[in-house]
Formats: sequence, structure tokens, C-alpha cells
Amino acid sequence: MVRARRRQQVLDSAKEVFSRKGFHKASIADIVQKAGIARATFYLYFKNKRHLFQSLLEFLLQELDRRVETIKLGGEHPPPLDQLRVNLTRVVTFAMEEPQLVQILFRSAVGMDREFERELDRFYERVVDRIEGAVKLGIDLGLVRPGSTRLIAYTVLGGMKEIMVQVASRRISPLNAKGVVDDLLEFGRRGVLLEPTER
Amino acid sequence: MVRARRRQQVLDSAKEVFSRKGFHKASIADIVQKAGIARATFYLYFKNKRHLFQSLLEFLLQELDRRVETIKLGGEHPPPLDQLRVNLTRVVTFAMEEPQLVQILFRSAVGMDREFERELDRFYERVVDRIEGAVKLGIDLGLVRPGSTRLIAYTVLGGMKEIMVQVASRRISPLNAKGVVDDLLEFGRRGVLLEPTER
Amino acid sequence: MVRARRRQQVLDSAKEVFSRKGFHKASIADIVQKAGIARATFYLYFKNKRHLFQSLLEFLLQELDRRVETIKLGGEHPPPLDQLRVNLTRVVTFAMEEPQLVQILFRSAVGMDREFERELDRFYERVVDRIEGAVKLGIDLGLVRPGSTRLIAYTVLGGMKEIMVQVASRRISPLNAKGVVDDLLEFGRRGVLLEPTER
Amino acid sequence: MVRARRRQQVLDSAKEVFSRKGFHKASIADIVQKAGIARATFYLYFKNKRHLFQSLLEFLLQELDRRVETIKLGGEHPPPLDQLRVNLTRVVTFAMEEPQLVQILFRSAVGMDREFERELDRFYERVVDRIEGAVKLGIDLGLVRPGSTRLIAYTVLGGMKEIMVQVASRRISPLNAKGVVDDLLEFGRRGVLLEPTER
DNA sequence: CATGAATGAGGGTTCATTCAT
DNA sequence: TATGAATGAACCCTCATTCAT
Repeated sequence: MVRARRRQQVLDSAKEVFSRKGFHKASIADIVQKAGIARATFYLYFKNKRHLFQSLLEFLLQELDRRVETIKLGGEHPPPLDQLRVNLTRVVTFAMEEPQLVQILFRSAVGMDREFERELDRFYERVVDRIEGAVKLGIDLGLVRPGSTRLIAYTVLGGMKEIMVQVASRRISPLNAKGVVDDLLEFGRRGVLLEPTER
Repeated sequence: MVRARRRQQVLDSAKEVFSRKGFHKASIADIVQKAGIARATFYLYFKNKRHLFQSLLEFLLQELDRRVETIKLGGEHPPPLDQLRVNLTRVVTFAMEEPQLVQILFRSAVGMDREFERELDRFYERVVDRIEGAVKLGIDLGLVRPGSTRLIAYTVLGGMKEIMVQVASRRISPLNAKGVVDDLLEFGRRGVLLEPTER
Repeated sequence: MVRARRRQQVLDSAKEVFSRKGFHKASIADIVQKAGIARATFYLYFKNKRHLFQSLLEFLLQELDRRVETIKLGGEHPPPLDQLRVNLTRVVTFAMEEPQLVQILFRSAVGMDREFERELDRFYERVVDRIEGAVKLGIDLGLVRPGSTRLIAYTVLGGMKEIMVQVASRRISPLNAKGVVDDLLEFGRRGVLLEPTER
Repeated sequence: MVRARRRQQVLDSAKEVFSRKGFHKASIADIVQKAGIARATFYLYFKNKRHLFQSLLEFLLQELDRRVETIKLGGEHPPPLDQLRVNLTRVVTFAMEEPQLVQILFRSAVGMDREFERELDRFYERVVDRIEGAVKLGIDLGLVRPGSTRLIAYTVLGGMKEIMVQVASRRISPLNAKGVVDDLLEFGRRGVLLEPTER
């Protein structure tokens, strides 16, 4: 499918340009120039600038989604904590490997539009729901202390976002995703306090 | 000083418009119309659109800064945990009372410009430094478990940002800031796990 | 008359600003700032920017006019050539002493407006008439070769304009106006050719 | 090259509008309207208003330059006086045929800008150099009376400018350029005085 | 008389999108 | 399909001038 390849070529250029300049400052001229096609050709593949951005964003959200699996119980599955660890590792790895997409998600896609905002909100609400679900599961299993599950879920979401941004911008040197994830998990599980037994 | 009042009037209009439309979609026309002044009058008080936004942002960052005090040790001061609680409460309260400014900070000011980005980054780095400082202090006092202080600081920052956004957008009903803060503190201190003694 | 002095003060500032920036680029703000008065005060002394410029120009043309006297015949007057020499000297001296006014006349006042153009044209026509009159007088007196008096008058006018510009801009070093005038007169009278008797 | 034609079409409109209104009063709207194109189309061919004017001016100066050839000595060339006559004729003819360009040169381009001024000055200096060169050549050949060659060159330049303006504005009816040129040459060579032999 | 504040008209430029080939 | 050329809507900003004190 040559058409699909052309389209992908535009998406790649757009990824670079949007991540560097943001949505508003990125011009169609920038993108087509980088893609090496003519201005009008662009509109054969995307209805307009908005649509292009939306495609990019949808791809990005799917990729993120694809990397996280709902935690399942049962003897045939690994322990929940291990499943959680795998999920987190995949997300941090994604941020390491696709810094431009992360930039787009957390910079360019923010504050764009009422409609985009809704779409992002829907996505994040889903994420928060999953986080909250996991917390509730822990409570049911007697592993987690009962409490404000929603509030905790939002806090965890925020923490994850920030970590992704910092990893993508290399302010957290992501030599190994594993170390980052272990520390995060430990923080989330036990907080910062010294254990009473340790005191 | 009537001049200061006029200026404030423009700032107020700008606050509303920027928080609703974002920087790029907000036009000078919108702002002056809301302020009830003529187009050219605007330029008597602000050099240009960018400058106006910057003023708003600087005010906002100062306000935020003003609400957080560095934790101090010594008998004449309240216990560190209480000082922390006060700081958090002030920030959450700010998010409740000034949702528009929070929207501007977390939506409009994001992904605007290399220069703005740098200014925001500087601010957040300062915040992260303070958080990390507090964590290190806890370690020194033998209250906090040693660990990846920087990573934890980023995570806490992210969590706080998200809470502010959700409070400002009323998705976390902020009936009482106190409850939110207590739960946050508890989560940060002890994590989600049941205490060994509780298990 | 304090009013007249205020007015003059504005005119002086305007002279400097107009000569430096030209009419269009000179702003009222520039002029009042230099004059040390408030914006609105300006309009107490001049109806508008155009009027101010016109005043300046009229003064300038009068000054120029004042320096040139019509050549008169008769025993009680100096020889025509001497009268001419005096006129020329006065004009060149004026260019030396008032370079800003010359700049205004030949730069700022040019290409401004249909109406200004007409006013300048009228002035120059009068000058050309006088030059042509002098030439015709010379013919009548048997001193000057008959010929295209109008064409010659225009050429002389152009020559004089250029000399004024160059003197004012110091490209012709005007150590002594007398030397310049003598050379000019000689050129106008005998041209560049060697006299037959000299050949 | 259709692009070149479009560009020329804009230049033609600009020539008319600039010559009628001057640089500052001419608006892009005027020009595109006359050219029958859309506002934005203009910017496909010229970076901005200034650039358009500069293009026009450069073309004009080149045209003028193209019409004047440096006087060459030697048996294979016509006598210097004839070469001079040809040059003058070409210039006067140009003024007759392109009155709008002459208006632009002597009205619109005057007092525009420090940068334009420098460009014009450079051009005129070159012209003056050539005139002075011709005069010096005459001196070397024993045809021209030694004297203030620079001063004379400026005067001649001024005379030529004025003649061009008057011819372009039809105040000197240019029925035949030849007559004008002959009279000019005669004036420049012999001045206005009756030859001693004629007296 | 003097002024600081206010204004509306207007201009240049950009840019996403469409047309014609 | 691919494209170069064209477009109109929109926006920021300036400035001479007037108002209210």
C-alpha cells in the first residue's frame, strides 16, 4: 500500500515538527517541507491540520494503551505486583524511546481546544479508572490500606505523567528503566517513612 | 494609583479569556472587549500580547511561591509535618479559589514557546529542589527512608500538579481542602500498603 | 509673548526630528518628547502634524526668499554680476548654517503630498522665473547669448539645489562660501570650455 | 516563465501606485487591487512592501546605468562630444518615456530611509565620479578649462536631475530630446556669456 | 494653559486551505 | 495522484488626534 506509506511519511514529519514547535507554531509549510511533498498533496492524506494532529495523538494514545495490561488474578497469571511492574516498565521505556511523542502528548496537545481536551480527559479518566481499580483490588485482597482511592489514583497519574516528561526530556537519566520503576513502586507502596520496624 | 487599577482590569479580563481560550486562540479583541476598553488602550498598559501573558504568569508563580514556606527546624517552629501540611493546604486552597489561574498555568502556558518553557522549567526546578530538600531533611532526621530523592521529588511534583488541576476543574470536589491534604500526606508518607502491624 | 516662545520651542524640536527621520517616520511622540511638553499640548499650538510641517516649510521658504534680492539696474546699484554674487553667497551660507532646514526642504518635503508638492512647485517656479528673468536681462544688456532661457533656468535651479544639498551634508567642504560661489559663477558664465583665446 | 510575468505585473502596478501616492501613502491594498490579485498573492512574489520598492528602484537605477556609456578615446570611437551627446539623449529620452519611474526616483525614493538613502547616495556618487572623470578627461585633452571639477560635477548632476524631473512632468515639453540635449550641452560648454568675439 | 488617558481607523503580514492543471 | 499558484480571513500593532480634568 503506497498510500499508507505516504501517509506515514507525513506523520513522521509532523511528529518531529509538532514536538519541536508545538501545534500552533508548526505550520503546514514546515511539515510538507520536511516530508518533501507539495503543499496541496498534504490535503490528499489529511483533511486539515487538526486532523493530522488528531491522528498523531490517537496513534500515541493507542501505543500507550497497548503497553498497559489490566491486572488479572488467578494462578495462571503472575503476581499482581509483577504485572504492575511490567506495565510501569513498558510505559517508562516508551517515554525513553519516543520522547517526541511524549513531548507532543504533554506539551503540544495541552490547552489546544475544547474538543481535544475532552478526548485527552477521556483517556486520562480511563487511566485513572484502571489505577483506581488496581488500588481497590489491593484493598479487596487485603494488601492495601483502605482510603481515598480516587485521590490516590489522580496522584499516581500525575506522578507518572511527570516521570514520563522528565524521562523523555532526559532530566531523569533513564539508564535503566528497571531502577526507576522499582523506586517508583517502592515509593507508591510504602511512602517515604521509615518502617516502624526500621525505626 | 488609577493606572494600576486599569492595568488590573486588563489582567482580570485576560485571566478569564486566556483560561477559556488558551494563548493562541485568545485575541486582543477578545480581551479588550471584555475589559470594555479600546484596542489601542491595551497597548498603554502592556507592550504586547506576550507581555501581558508573561505578567499574568509571573503574578501566578509569585502567588504560588508566596503560599509555600520553607520548612524550618527548631523548637520555636511547629513540627515539620505540620509545616508541610500548612503548605499543602495553602496550595490546594489556591487551586480551589483561583481555578482560572491554574488552568492558565497548566494548559495555556504549556507548549507556548521556548522562552516560556524555560521560565516554567526554572520555576518547577525550584519547586522540585524544595521537595527534594524536605525529603533529605527527613532522611537526616531519621524519619524518612533513604532512597532516590530526586525521583521521588519529581513524582511528588507531578502528583501535586495533577491534584491542582483536578481540584481546579472540580473533578475532585474540594469541599474541604483539609481532607484532601490529609489523604495526600498519608499517601506520601506511608504509601498504599497495609502496615505490617495491620496485616 | 510666552505663547510665541512655546511655539518656537516646538518648531525647533520638529526641525531636528523631521530632518533626522523624515515626515512620515517622525511621530508626534518624538517631537513632544524632545520639546518636553505633553502630547495634547502640542495641539494647542498646531492644528495637526501637517500644519506643523507646513509652518516649518513656510518659514524655511521665506528665509530662503529673504536672502535673495531681485537684481536691479541703474547707477545707484552695484553691477548685476555683483548682485548675483551676493545672492548666491547668501544661499550657500544659508545651506552651511542651517543644514537641517535644507535636509527638510530636499528630503522630508519631497514626495509628501499633492498639496505640498504644489506649494513647493509654486516656490520653485518663482525661483525659476527669477533666474530666467536675470538671464533675459543679460540678453537685453547684450551680455548673454540668446538661447533657451527656460531650460537654462531649470538647469541652474537644479545645480543650485544640488550644491545646497551637498554643502548641507558637508560633502562639499564649505570652508569658504566665497570660493564655491566664484567657481559656480564662472562655470555658469563661461561653461567648461577653454576660451578660444586661451586655446 | 509565468512566474516572471506575474512578478512584472505586480511591479507595473507598483510603479503606477508608488509614483502617484509615494511610498508611505501607497498601501498594499492599492497595489494588489490594481494588479488584480489577492492580498496574500503579493507576498508570493515579494517579501514585503520595502522589498518591492527596492526591486523597483534597483531596476530603475540599472536602466539608467544601462543608458550611459563611459566615454572612450581612440580613433575607432566617435568624438567624445558625440558620445556625451548620445548619453545625454538617452537619459532625457528615458525621462520622457518613463515619467513614473522618474517620479519614483526623485519623489518617492527621497527621504525614505537611512538605508535607501545610502543606496541612492552610492548611485549618485558613481554618477558624479563619471561626470568628474569626463571633465578631467577634457582638461587632459586640453579642451576644458582647469577648475573645481568636483563642484562642477555636482552642479551638472543637479542640472541633469532637474531636467529629468521637468521633462518627466512635461513642464519642459520634450517634443524632441535632441533640442534639449543640444541646448544643455551648449550651456555646459560655453556658459551663458556672449563669446568675446561675438561681443 | 496643560496634561495623561483614551481612542478608532488603518496597515502590513501570516497561514490554512482550495483551485486549476 | 501530485502540484504550484492563489486566496481571504484574521490578527497584531501603530499613531495622529481628542477627551476630561
